[in-house]
Amino acid sequence: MTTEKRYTPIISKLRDANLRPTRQRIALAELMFRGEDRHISAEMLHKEATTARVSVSLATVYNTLHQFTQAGLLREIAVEAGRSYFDTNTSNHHHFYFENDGHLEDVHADEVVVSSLPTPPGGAKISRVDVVIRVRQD
Amino acid sequence: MTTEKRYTPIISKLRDANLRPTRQRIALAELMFRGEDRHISAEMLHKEATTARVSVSLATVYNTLHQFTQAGLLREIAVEAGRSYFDTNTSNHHHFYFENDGHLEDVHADEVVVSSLPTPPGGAKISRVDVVIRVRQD
DNA sequence: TCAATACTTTAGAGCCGTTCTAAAGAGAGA
DNA sequence: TCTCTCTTTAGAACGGCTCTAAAGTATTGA
Repeated sequence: MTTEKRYTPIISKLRDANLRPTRQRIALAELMFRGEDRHISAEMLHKEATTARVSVSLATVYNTLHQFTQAGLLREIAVEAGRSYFDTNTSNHHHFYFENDGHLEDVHADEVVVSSLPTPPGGAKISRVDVVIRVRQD
Repeated sequence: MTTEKRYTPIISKLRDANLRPTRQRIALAELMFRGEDRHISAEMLHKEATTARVSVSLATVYNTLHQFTQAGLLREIAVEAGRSYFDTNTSNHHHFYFENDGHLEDVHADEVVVSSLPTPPGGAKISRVDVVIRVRQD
């Protein structure tokens, strides 16, 4: 069996982020970044990996999510205390938060117009503006 | 010793919320609602009570914070995963979130102009719009 | 006023998401 | 290939929060 190196987009992504393209990181990235943008928790991703017969420890799932976040491949969202979600959509956008069941849906940036912002105190610089539209279903 | 009933504003607040004005709830309310508006965690409040020689269990602090939130006396804020803050300012307003040390500061509602919002899907009703301006100090 | 009732508090156990540890495993460069 | 460094892992540990069930306290109505 030859050791064939594949240069898929995912491996390039990892290399660009200075992350060794290990079996685990490649598999998790493939699970997360195929198809639609999503909001995923560590546990969800771990279960998905298990279902897909990818053996990864929960610690590695956490490590990977944080490394990806730091590298700008994911964005962490905190709406509920006690559980973090990671958004595969890292472009400028906002969220609906459904109070009934706690799920999130994207809102395109141009659907929310924030036309005026205050100057941060103490010379602080704005790094991001998050708009969460909390909605109730019934 | 006569059993003297006091009708302070705090006791009225509690009665209006259908919460019996117990020693613990009165003391916690007094601690929270005196002075400036604040962003307080359960542990902070528990420590404050202890310092003020008010004996309250941590469970009661949690119960009280949630009951007050449900009654509209507090607003719960989740910016960091893993720890909840409760805001004594329940009027319409937003927040600066300082990424360096994780603290919050109020932004008056009229300093942020959200001039356009999308319609929630599935006939959901907007219950609140939270704007978090994430800033970095250096 | 007093008993009966319903609500509240509490210590401590327990839960759950997340992080830590330290030892084994695997990728990369020479 | 060897070596160095980075990565993964199981399992323990942690922190914030909630649950339990028993004791305590406010309220009601007679």
